[in-house]
Amino acid sequence: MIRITLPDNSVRQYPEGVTGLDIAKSISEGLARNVLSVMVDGTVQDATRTIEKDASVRLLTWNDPEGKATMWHSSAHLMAEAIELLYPGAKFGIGPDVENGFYYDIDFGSQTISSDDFPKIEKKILELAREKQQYLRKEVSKEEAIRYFTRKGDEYKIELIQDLPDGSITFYESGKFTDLCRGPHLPDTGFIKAVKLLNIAGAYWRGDEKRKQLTRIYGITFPKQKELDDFLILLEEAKKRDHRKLGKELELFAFSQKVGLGLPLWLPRGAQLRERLEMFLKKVQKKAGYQQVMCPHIGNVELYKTSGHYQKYGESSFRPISTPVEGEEFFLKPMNCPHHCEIYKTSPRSYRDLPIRLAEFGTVYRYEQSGELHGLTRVRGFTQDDAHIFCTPEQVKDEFKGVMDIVMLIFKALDFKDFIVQISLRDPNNKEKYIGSDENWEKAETAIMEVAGERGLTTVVVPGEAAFYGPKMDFMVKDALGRKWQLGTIQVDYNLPERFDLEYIGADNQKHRPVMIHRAPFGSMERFVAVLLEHTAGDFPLWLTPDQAIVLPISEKYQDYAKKVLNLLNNSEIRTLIDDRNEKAGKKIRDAEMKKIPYMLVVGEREENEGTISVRRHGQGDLGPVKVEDFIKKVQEEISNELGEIN
RNA sequence: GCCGAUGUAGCUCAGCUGGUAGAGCAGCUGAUUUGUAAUCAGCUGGUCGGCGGUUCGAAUCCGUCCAUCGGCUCCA
Repeated sequence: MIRITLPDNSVRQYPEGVTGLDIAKSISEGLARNVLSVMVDGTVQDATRTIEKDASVRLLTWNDPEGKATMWHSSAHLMAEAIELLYPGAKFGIGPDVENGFYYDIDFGSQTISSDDFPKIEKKILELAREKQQYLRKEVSKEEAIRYFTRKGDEYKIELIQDLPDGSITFYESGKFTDLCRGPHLPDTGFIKAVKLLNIAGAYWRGDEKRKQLTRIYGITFPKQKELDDFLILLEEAKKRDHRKLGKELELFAFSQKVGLGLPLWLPRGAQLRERLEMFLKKVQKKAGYQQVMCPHIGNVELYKTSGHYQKYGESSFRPISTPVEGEEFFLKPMNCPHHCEIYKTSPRSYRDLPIRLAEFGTVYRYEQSGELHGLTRVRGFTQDDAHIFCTPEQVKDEFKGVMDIVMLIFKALDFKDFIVQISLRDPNNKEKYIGSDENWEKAETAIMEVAGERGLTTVVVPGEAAFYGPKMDFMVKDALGRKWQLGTIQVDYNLPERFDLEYIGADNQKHRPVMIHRAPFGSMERFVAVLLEHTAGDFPLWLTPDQAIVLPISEKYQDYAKKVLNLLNNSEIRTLIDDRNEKAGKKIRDAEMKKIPYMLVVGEREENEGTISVRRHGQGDLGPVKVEDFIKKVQEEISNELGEIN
């Protein structure tokens, strides 16, 4: 007998060779029907696989992320089986589970396939699912594995197998489909009750641009039809939050083919919003000891040759601009740092001057591949809320702390709660590919880790992800559809001070090399506004929103009073509009609600007589009449609450 | 850049298998003077993404280019 410890710490005795499914059955039949896979001593395995020794076991169902992963991974196999039956000769790449479902990369050969084929495939999948095909695990030798796929003519699988050590190869067989797979899988396909193929896309084999492009089909499955229905509703809701749609509806920004792709045009309301964000950050930065600077949008190519950006961006980006002078070339700036380095160099610096913090809302231009462009999140001309801190190696930690506090302040003022902090360190096994001394790297990396710890941030540490010039910390936020976008970034740089030969005189009267920290709390104004739009669904915080209130006179008779209210509010710096169209109140309210204006102020006979306004809050409804002065006070309070200490 | 899909009025969309365009909203004009999510009537508005081809005839079929969307690669 072996001892099985369950999550509630209870211990049960079972014979050797017991399966997860057996354990579930011994607890309850209902549980057994819902077990998708089991976690045995921290490793997920098939519910039907035997357990030979004492272990702690967790039974995984649809409510566990690992259970979902098992379901979706098995679904990928099932889809492959369906496709193999429908499209003989299709070859298969890889088919993993992902955050919301699964995909399979398939080479359809000369056959073409589009989303029109989805219903047919979905039907086949459900048909096979109902057969309750068991997923059978089989250990095979490398030779045997290669022989199988050679016979089948699937070169992708052969390539995968060749990279695997012998003795670790397993096959899973379900129905007529056999796949190279580590598992784990469902006991049988009967658990899959609802399926939806989501989209179809090209994907390079093994993510390599130079290799063949396979057809990737994304899908998702559920144990109940109802769950699929709910998921589809959720998708629809997410689409409504798309910043491209909201940006158009709220008249914030636009694109024009004539201006050029990836070059956003900020409309008046969007420009105002952006300006407000900039003012907010400038205020914060001023308090934190930053100095604003300004630089032109182009620079002599020599500047970028010195910085190394010409080598990086020169070929794949906007071409240099030539001038009437033979051999003279300018380059649209892809980065602000070289300019700031030159500003640093305008006078000799002492250690007493450091840190020097130069900030600029600097617009940069990068020629992104056309297919990468995406609304405001990926554009060809964008404005970074950039700053460069020049400091001594000893100051790196404090400066990092200061920047992190700014990022946190912003996230708080804008109510971003769900973000990921990634720390990118150098690859410890490959230290020579990084520039800068071992000692300084060590210092900076520990500083970053310590600061993150002191501020109580949960972080993801990724060794080997650092840039060659220094370690960094990035802040990522998800958009409405769960896609991750990097916003703020803080990067230590040992490279540019070297290239620009930056120095300061230390207390020892010797020349020293300063460390440079690049930082952009928003990342870029464009991307930040995009993510903010999706985050708030267009219901911006009151301090930020373009129009804070709108006065709605019941009829033309009350226009004079309405205008009086309008002036009072605007004079109190509450951004207020008036709707003096010849429309009924219901219509005006509907329109204002759709424009997401926070406060609707209805005025008619009653209000005029009593010097009040009837306040309606967006999304909340009628709040009743208040005196105009009281409303002004209320709004001002609400704004200072939102901004907290910054105001 | 690559794979797939899409492109009709300012916006959202109809327009079946080819017979030179239609609705709702928005806009304009007028009537109405209105109390918490759409008052009524009339009118304006489109080289059906661009170019080429097939055809007596193309929004519709074919080719090509452009743009957009979903991915891949890449990145703030």
